[in-house]
Amino acid sequence: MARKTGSHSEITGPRIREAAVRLFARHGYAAVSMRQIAAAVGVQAGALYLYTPDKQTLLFDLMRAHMEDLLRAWQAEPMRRAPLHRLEDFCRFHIRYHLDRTDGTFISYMELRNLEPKNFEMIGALRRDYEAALETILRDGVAEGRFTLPDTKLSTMALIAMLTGVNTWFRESGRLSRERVEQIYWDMVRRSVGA
Amino acid sequence: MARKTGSHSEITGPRIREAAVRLFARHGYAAVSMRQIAAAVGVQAGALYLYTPDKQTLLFDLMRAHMEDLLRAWQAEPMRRAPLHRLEDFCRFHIRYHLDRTDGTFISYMELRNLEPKNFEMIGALRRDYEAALETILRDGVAEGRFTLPDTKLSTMALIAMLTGVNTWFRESGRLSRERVEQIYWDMVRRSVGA
DNA sequence: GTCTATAGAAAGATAGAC
DNA sequence: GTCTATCTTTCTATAGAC
Repeated sequence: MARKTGSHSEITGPRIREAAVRLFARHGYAAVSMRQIAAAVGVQAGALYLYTPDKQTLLFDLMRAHMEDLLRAWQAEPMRRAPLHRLEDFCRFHIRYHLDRTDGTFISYMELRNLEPKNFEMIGALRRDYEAALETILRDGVAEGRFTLPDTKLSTMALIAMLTGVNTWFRESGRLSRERVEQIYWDMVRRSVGA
Repeated sequence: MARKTGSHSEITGPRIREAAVRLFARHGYAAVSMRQIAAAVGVQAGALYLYTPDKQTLLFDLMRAHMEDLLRAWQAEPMRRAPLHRLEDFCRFHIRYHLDRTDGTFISYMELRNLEPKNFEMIGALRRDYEAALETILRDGVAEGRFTLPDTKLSTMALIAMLTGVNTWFRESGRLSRERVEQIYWDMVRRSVGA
């Protein structure tokens, strides 16, 4: 398996994506240059174009990967039957997953406006799929008389905003443990739906 | 009141700020050039520098104005005594105010990372002042035995995130009226604090 | 697969005429 | 107060050597 000197295709690709996620999250897509990403990886700017046709595609691929991973991870969770249990699972899953991917989450919320229209629409569709997962739980709960919600669509948006907000303030070294944070958010969510 | 041809200081300043708010909200600070702002106002790029020393200061001034207006507007609201009433007033005020200033709100949340450290700290302090207004209400409510919240700081962040999220989906032409949206959010908030 | 070098466009900011 | 013109830097993306 001899390989030419300086040939690192299997590791450079992932490293470019990791560096781009971190830098885009920290400074914003428009504020980060291809040179900065290359420098973080340890290659020259031109080498990036072996892995992405352009900067816009790099952003889009990162956002799509984030959303697809999120959907896959939720679908892989064991699914309990009762709406109240499913709502609890969703809350805890959402908090855990997003705290584990702060940079990817940040980009997926902040950089939508930097996507070209076609790419914007594709990411929007993935996001709506995820929101639909929560709304289905809420609708089932209302149908079974467990939740009291006059508008499940509004409540879906309200709850996702509340839960995702954990990323703006939570620090691993802070006062509250993850488990405690999960528990308190879940208590608020449970009460907010009238359960 | 004769005035030299092409002299419009009283109106150009505000128009620059309005155009900058709109463009920064739409495309992001880093993605908007001074030339674009100038074009939106109908002047040449160089003329902008009569009104701001540089682009960073323009962003900072917009964000500071947004936060100071927000704080002033809340302080100008009549203050009822009971924590439950004050919480309702805060919720309705927050939703109304932010729906009236979608662009300014967007910038104040999204462009923090584009502020230089000193400016970042100043905007952060204003934001913490606003959060403290809500947390005081929650603490008073807990102290009087009206609310059940194990951590008022966490709940403050959770509620503000939930309420501000209205900006991401609400459309004036949509299914729900502002009054209806206010009411449903308030119902969820009321129940979430255990009142 | 990565490098150096660079083409070509666009950015922030300033100088001086009017 | 605004414009034209421009300085200087930086950007994305590509070409060709190794």
